[in-house]
Amino acid sequence: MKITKEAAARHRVALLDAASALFRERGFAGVSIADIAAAAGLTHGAFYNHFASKEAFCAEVVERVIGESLEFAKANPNRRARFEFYLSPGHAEDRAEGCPFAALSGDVAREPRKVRAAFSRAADRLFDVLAEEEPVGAEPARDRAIVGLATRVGALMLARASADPKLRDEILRAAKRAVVGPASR
Amino acid sequence: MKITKEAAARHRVALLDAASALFRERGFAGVSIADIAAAAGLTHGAFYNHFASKEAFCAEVVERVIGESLEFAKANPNRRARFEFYLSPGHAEDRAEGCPFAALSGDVAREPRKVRAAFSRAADRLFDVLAEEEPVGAEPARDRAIVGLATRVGALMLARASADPKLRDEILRAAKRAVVGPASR
DNA sequence: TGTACATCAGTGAACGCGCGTTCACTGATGTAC
DNA sequence: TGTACATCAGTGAACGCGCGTTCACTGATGTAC
Repeated sequence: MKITKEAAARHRVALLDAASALFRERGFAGVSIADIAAAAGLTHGAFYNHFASKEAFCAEVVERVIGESLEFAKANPNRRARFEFYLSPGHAEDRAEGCPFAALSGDVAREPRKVRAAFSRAADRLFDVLAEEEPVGAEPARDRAIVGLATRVGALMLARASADPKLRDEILRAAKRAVVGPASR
Repeated sequence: MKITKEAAARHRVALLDAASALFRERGFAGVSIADIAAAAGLTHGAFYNHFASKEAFCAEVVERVIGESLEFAKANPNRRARFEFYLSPGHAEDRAEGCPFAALSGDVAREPRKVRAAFSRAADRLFDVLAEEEPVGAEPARDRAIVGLATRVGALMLARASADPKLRDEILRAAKRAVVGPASR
């Protein structure tokens, strides 16, 4: 049956939001169109009224989800607190709502150009936002922002891939000390 | 037909070696048993004479592939040269033969415990090898080894996920400067 | 404002396809005599 | 050393299953009059 334009628009957003969490949790290949539609309260057929293909949809989700991190960084200007949260066991366990770089960059690297292009655009904007918060220093602020993100992302990914909780905590603690300084334990 | 024990043993290794490259290139889910068997010169039925399931096989591949990195690190004791190679565009393009952490840790995080346990064991050994090469310093050598690896892995993954070659190079260059020092460009 | 009808978002059956895994079969190997 | 036969690695058809995508159909919406 036909529904109002407003309801249809809400459904489109619901599909993107549902996929945003599901993709981070299980990867692009680990989530089916039917899963996404069900999480948004629809059936799989409806999906194709909103998006041309899974690939085009993935690209849109990637851009959206990185855009959200950017908003999160802006909304939480206390870098130290943000970095401590980033390298906390809680964040390591919550892939679905956590950092999209740590959850998806391994997957994105194997996706078609369209998805990687969306990633590039969004990452480029995030680097600028992070660079603005960098303290004054010798090296270019944007370079330091990139390297800092790389360290946090790499540490979180290594921690998440480890089954042994001791190793997991060791990785997170080592990165936390390097990133926010030894004072904060 | 039956074949010699030696040939069977060679086939087993050929399956592991073929998967080692294929998994790094396309991820666990992106490679089928038939793909692996074909790359090893066999048909898919033979696979199950050597391994109980894809999951058990993945765990074995993970342990093997990280063990190889460990050998690579030992065989190339010039850290600076190794790190420069690690953050080179060539390595960013060659996933199949490159660092297994950068190629697989995103995938491993979503695999069952058995695979993550194999990852943990192998990573733990690598951290010890890397710690031994760390110069003397205030922070514990193993912590510095872990954080250094996290930075390299994170940077390589972010670079690989970017479609834009300019952004890719910027990430690699920034990380290289932070890791090996500004002197080497 | 009220009516008639075209529009189009959502539904669910159906498509072809590739997956992991199983299994009956083959025939060279390796062993018992 | 030679022969007979049990073993078992490899083959390829077959299994049930879930995937992305398509499509005929439904019926409320929104528009033309």
